[in-house]
Amino acid sequence: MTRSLGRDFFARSVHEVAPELLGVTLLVDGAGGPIVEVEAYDHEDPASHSFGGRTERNATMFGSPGHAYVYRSYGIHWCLNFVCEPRSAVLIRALEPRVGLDAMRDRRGVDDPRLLCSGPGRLCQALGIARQHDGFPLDEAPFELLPRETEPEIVRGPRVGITQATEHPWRYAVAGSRFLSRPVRPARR
DNA sequence: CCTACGATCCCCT
DNA sequence: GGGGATCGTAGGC
Repeated sequence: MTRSLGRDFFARSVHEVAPELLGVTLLVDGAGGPIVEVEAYDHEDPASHSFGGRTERNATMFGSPGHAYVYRSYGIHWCLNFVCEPRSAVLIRALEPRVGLDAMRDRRGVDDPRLLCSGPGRLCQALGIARQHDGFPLDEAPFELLPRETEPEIVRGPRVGITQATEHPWRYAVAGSRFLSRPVRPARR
């Protein structure tokens, strides 16, 4: 049997964990695929939900590493994070749909595989993630996190949709993936 | 290709 | 009472 990534993997700096999550296969009730896009939100980050201190909504970010932090976005969507060191988390923005395509298509109401999990809200809808998963341990059902077999080529750039701390290149993606929420702007040099 | 905007909930000040 | 770590659609170029 394959073992899911556990607490030890996540009990580190979010800046180490985030790029290492690319290529890791995320399954929820057997549906999902390899993660292709994430963003890091650290413990002193004005863009992080934990920045203003502990509240009802963000309580999971102040708890143990290796748990899911799920929150409501714009009143409509859900977004999934993996908690790392306390007050930090990785936002899961996109994965490549490989397993359970029919279930994902049913929940999303679209057929195009490129529109199933390409964005944090779409990904949660496709995998059936909502409020009840907040605080759940990532190494227990319905979650499975399967270690990657090879290290993908990684690109990085500014995070999406934030207004604070926009200067940090803390968005990570698999180079050349067709399943990103949007292209990563090529880095300046 | 791009930009603009409405939907709709709930947390937080 | 304000404002999102978004998405889908509409319309312009």
